[in-house]
Amino acid sequence: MNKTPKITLSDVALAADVSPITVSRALRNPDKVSVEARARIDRAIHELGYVPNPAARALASGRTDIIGVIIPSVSNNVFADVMRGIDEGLQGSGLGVQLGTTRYSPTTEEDLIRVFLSQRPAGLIVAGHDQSPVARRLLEGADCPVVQIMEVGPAPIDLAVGLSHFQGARAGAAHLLAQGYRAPAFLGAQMDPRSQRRLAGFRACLADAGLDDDPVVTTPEPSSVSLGCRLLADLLARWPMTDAVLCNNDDLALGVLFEARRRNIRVPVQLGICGFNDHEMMSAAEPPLTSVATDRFSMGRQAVGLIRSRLAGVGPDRGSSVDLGFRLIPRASTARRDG
Amino acid sequence: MNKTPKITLSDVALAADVSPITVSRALRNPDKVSVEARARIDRAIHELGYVPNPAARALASGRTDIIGVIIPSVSNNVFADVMRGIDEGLQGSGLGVQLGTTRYSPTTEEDLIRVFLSQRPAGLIVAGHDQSPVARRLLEGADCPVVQIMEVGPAPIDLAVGLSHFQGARAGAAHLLAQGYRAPAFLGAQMDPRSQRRLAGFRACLADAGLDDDPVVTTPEPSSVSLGCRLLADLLARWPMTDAVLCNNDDLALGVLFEARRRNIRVPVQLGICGFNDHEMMSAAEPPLTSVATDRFSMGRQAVGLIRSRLAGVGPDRGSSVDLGFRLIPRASTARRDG
DNA sequence: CTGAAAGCGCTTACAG
DNA sequence: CTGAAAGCGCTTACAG
Repeated sequence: MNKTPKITLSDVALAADVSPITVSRALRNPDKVSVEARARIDRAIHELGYVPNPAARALASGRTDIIGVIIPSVSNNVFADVMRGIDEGLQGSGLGVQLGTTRYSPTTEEDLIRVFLSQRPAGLIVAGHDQSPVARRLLEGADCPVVQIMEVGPAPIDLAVGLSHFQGARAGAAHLLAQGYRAPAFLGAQMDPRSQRRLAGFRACLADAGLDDDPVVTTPEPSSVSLGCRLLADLLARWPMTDAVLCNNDDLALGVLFEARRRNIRVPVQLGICGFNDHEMMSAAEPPLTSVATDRFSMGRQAVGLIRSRLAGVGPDRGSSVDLGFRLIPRASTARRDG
Repeated sequence: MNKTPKITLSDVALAADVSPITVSRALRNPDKVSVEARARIDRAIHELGYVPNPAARALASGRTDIIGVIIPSVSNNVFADVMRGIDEGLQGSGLGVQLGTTRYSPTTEEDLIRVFLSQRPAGLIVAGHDQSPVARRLLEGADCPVVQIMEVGPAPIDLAVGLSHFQGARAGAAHLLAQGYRAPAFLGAQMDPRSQRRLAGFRACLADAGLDDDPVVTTPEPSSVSLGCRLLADLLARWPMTDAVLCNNDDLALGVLFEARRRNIRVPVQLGICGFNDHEMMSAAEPPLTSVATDRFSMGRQAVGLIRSRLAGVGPDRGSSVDLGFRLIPRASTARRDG
């Protein structure tokens, strides 16, 4: 708790024998300063160990170099990958990340948006398309790029990058039917809007196939592998004829695999398993687990990319959205022999 | 990209018929303002929709409400839990989090520390005790609380909360020997300083037991379940007599379990498996996997707690550290029948 | 309990 | 290519 040299831009200007404005310019638009001046300034900065004061910069310019990221939860695996993509996308930009978690509460989200906006961020990344009307209005009025991630929707606030969870789940369900399973069920945890749309996709597929049973077990609890075990137990208690499960996510699918083994249910013959997201572990499992692959890393990186493009003045237009799609990765867990 | 009402503290003062200083005070020390004035101010704030400008506050006070968190990587499971703890600890504090990742590079860490420090953070949380001399000097000179997390060490820069990875791994290895395994090996990925100390703990245990073989397979690669599969394959190719593995972390342990099953190696009879951290999935696996439990959530929460105490002036002394310890959780994966 | 003065360290136009 | 002036919106002492 001691020394703070407190070297300011004026100190640098003095040492470099130029005015403060020129130092400021050398820092932000180096090519608008003569090479000689720049050399002296650079040397002074180095010798004095000058570091700009971001608060002063922000106050004067009405702009910070911070991107605000608002997600429901940091413990969700999916967001870890997204954060990695964001981090990657930020490399070399001089931008930083401030993180806020809504805990799935709309009012907390509104508060966070208000606080973040008050800091005049360089950009904002928010999860999903289900903001409250108040939150949406705040974001519409934001004077910085706003990117909605995770999914694509009909009316992005500004920019969006994600995928259709409805279509992804529908493809997963269709795969189960194509493999010869006749009584697929849906297992879901943490039923946020994306999960709801996955469930809707599952149901749409079953309806198309003329199946009118609705074997669905969901819980608002956070997802986990153990929960996958329990949900399978619940499911089998209520729908003993189930021969396949489409899981809301990969944790659940792994839990289902373990629970099946514990009960001597043979995968994929007696039970087919399909996850969602295609986490790295899915291919390593024994048997390897089928999943609907999503590209969370790209989602984060492209979200930052959109913001950087906008800041650089090279588009993209308001209303643009990037659909990253999904890929069904069939593996042994749904390779039914008698399909 | 439009409207910005730009309500300032002066606008509020005008509306509430007090001076700006009084509004400022009402915001930070409400009890130092008369109830009447406070009521008028609160109403004005509400009606005008005033939100303080953090940059102006920071510039004037030389202090922000941001805690800087510097970790090696966001994709590491372990840090997700820590972040959740940090997030939890922040509730109701009015503090925010800015995140920086070093990617295991000492110079990147130095740069991040410099940048974060320039923002005059309310506190700083950094991972580990192995900062470069430059980084250490910067942190020692910081005029805010600094907490080193993940492990406890001999000489904390300021505050520390973590555990001894050496002792944790030693306990894991001792457990394997106690269960009757005679040829335990060590599998490690992402060999950062904590992992190195785990390996040292493993070796110390084997040396104590008079075993002088050194069956160790490590890689600098990031950890993953698939990597666990590959490392087991490497290990068995080089030390076919191995009858147990202590894994650097739980991902690896899960990979080992899958690979063992693929090779028809029976767990725990032919191969004992022990992980590190005790991720939730360990208890759900089939068979359930033994692990050395660490409390990452508390680590994050307590790190924030230490900072908040210090800020509140009830502070823990410089040099304090909190050892959260570890617990060996024995499960079926090391329950050798013929032990 | 309340306020007048000064200043935090930058950047924004505007000239030249 | 360079600079003088003004100001961003708060808070810090210091009085009273």
